[in-house]
Amino acid sequence: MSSSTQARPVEEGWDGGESLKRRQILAGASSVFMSKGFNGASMGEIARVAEVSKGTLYVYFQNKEQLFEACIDEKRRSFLARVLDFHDEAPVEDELRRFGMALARFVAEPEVIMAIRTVTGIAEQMPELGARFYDNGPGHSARVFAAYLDRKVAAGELAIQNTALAALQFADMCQSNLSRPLLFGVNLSAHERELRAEASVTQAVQTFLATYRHRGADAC
Amino acid sequence: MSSSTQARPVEEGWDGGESLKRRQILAGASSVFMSKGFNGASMGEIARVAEVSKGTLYVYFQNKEQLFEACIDEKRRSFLARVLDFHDEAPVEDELRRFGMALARFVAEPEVIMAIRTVTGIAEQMPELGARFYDNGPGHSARVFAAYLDRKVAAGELAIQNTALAALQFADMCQSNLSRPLLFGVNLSAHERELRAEASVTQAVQTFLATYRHRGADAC
Amino acid sequence: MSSSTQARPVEEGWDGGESLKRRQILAGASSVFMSKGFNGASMGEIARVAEVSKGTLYVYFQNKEQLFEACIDEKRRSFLARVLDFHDEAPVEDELRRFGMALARFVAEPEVIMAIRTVTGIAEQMPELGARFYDNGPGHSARVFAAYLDRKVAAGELAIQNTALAALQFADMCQSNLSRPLLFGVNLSAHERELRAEASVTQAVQTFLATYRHRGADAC
Amino acid sequence: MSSSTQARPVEEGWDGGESLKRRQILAGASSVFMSKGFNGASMGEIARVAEVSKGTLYVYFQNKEQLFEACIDEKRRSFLARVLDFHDEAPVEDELRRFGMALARFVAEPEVIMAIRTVTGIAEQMPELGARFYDNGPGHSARVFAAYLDRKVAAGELAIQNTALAALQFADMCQSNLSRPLLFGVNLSAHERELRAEASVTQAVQTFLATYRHRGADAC
DNA sequence: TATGAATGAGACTTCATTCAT
DNA sequence: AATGAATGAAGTCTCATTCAT
Repeated sequence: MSSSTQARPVEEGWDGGESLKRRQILAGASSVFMSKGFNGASMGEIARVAEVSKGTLYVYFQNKEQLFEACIDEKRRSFLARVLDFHDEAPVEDELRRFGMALARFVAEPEVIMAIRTVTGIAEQMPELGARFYDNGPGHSARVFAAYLDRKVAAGELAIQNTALAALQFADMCQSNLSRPLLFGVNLSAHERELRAEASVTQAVQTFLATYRHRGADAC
Repeated sequence: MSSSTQARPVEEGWDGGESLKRRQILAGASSVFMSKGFNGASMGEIARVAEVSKGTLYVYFQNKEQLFEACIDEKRRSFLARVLDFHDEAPVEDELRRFGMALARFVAEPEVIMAIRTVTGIAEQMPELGARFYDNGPGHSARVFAAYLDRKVAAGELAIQNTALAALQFADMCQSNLSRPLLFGVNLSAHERELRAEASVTQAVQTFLATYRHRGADAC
Repeated sequence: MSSSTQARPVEEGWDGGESLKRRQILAGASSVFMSKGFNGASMGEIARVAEVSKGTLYVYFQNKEQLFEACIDEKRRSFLARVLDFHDEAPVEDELRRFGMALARFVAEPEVIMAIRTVTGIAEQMPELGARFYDNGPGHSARVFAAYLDRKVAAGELAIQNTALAALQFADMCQSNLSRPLLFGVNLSAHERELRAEASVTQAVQTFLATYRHRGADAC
Repeated sequence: MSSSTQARPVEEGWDGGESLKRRQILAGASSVFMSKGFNGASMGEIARVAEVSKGTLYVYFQNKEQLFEACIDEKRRSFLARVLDFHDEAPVEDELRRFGMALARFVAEPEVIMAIRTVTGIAEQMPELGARFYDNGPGHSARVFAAYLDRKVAAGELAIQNTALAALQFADMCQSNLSRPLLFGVNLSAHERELRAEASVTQAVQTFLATYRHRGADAC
């Protein structure tokens, strides 16, 4: 309870995990949480995997939940930068396809599947964590993509009223035939995953452009 | 081997939960599993909620996993019959909208959200259960919807090459803006949920028809 | 508690197990107790093996301990009549050998080993039962054998001061190299068991006669 | 795999019970196992008697069986060193009597009786443990004694063909009138035990020498 | 007489957490 | 800062026993 007898990292806002030990712990904990889920993971196993003592875990994190939050935050951060750089100069169709394929492949990664399972799995117990994850993960992606669409609308290449919705639906068309079954544990081979990605994205692009391409009809 | 020693339900194939106690247990267990997840739920709490003794739980179900499976099966069954009766004589647009709205509202139900969380949450531990759930739930829905589309294609009202994919993508467009955030714990008011359903389905129908309505292309 | 509402067999002294059900139960219970020990046996398994309901067990026996006692009594009785008919007219050496071999083979029977294990295993909890079993089993055998020796002493064929002790020690020499290891779980093939019986008994007879045969020494 | 997470004793090969807690646990566990048998003993009672928490039990021993094994091993070790130092220079008769009395008194000790009961009681469940106990306990004693006899045979003091068998039978003659009834729970006063030991050993020595003393026969 | 549904105490074991060093 | 020994509450599951029918 007193702040003078405890180790520093817990008390201060040392978010920028400088310490080597902290890194070790986060790496080990992530690996265990991702493979066993929150409840299935035990602090003992995390300590073993991270190669620190159980006591040390509690020097850096107040309890299991906070350790979990820190892991998820880290995952989220690492997810962000990928996928999301749009090239405005490229043809829309190419860019849609590139984004769609990147997204489809991304959500099919075992690590991503596990992260989603883990977070949704305790969303009831820790809803703010889940909401934050959604907002900064899928939500953020959708907003960045929507902004790209906005620019294309402004450029007269697309005709979309609700770009936020269009972005979301395009993303869903690209990924759902992969993400959903994988989340439920359906076993898909790498080949099968690639096939599904290809088919979903191709059709999604076609559908998207059939709907939103400016003068999509007057091209005839 | 003999049927005379233990309680009947475990020994015989009493799947149709006739017994009152069995119903009680399933009701209590569903409630606890849905709110705490598989690992978070304890047999003790289930017994307390179901108002039976812990021992009785094991008279009716061999272990926690089998009790969980029974709960999920029940949920799944109740999910099936809804949503899925297509009226071939109605206009396609109306029918798409009806199906889309039913689906969107359905996946937004707290009970459904919780069931999905629970099942995906232990898909790593029990992948066959998850896969079965997917196949008989979302998978089944998609197949029934695809069959409807097939009939419409045959009737010359729609022009779709891959109806299975089209079905899936339509369904995803209808539900994802609801299902996904809700799964992650984002809090949406009833009003907000209805608004999103309306917007998603409306746009999904429009997109779908823009892409697949016969004469969509041959008007050129 | 009241005697009018309970079933008869428990209340009265119906020891002569007339009832078919009682026999069934004893047979099943013996088999389970012998293979699992007192604590390892469960009333549920006994009921299953005996093909009666668990409730019926408690109609015939007040509780697990009494059922066990009844089983042991039965075993004991069946053990008695074997082995123990001595033929006074036969040569002593032949008769010692016959008795010794019968005893050695008897104690090597799996059923006997198990009975001994079971009874000694709970002798701490139920010492009277164990003592009774000893007295009516090994004790009784030793007394009958000692009586035979008494007759031979009276007939002038043997010279023994303490026939009770001589009887006991002869019996021990015959059986210990079999009984003891088997009790501890040492695995002996049928062939090995027979070899040991043969060697032990042969040597025991020789030792016994070298010590106790009248004129054993004055033959010189 | 790493040694830093769990308590040391379980991970490392700390067989030599250095730790105080380990000693405490073994003492408590021995006492409970010896008085209740393996199945009758509960980890809760062991923890209470040992004055440690239940959790601590599992820090030092992986499970109940391993704790039991450790107790038995300890007992066995303590058994070995006693009784078994033979003085080749002493007269055979004196040495036989000394060994016989030591053995008889040893097997009459309550602790020894209980250890034997406990081990034979679960020999069905854990036969290797029982066999090991037999081999290192009674078996070892018999072998050491037989080696002594071998030396006496070599010295021309005894004439024995099968010293292993002779050793076993001598030991049995000394102890069986004590060990067997005590195992079954027959209650013998200290005085009675001493009387039996005296009588059994005296007679055993006499019998042994009558049979095996060199010149026993050639005196004729 | 015979049953089988129901119970609740208690079994073994795990694990998040604390604390002295 | 780091450890590891120690804890006790809580987990799943078993089982002897009771009771209404």
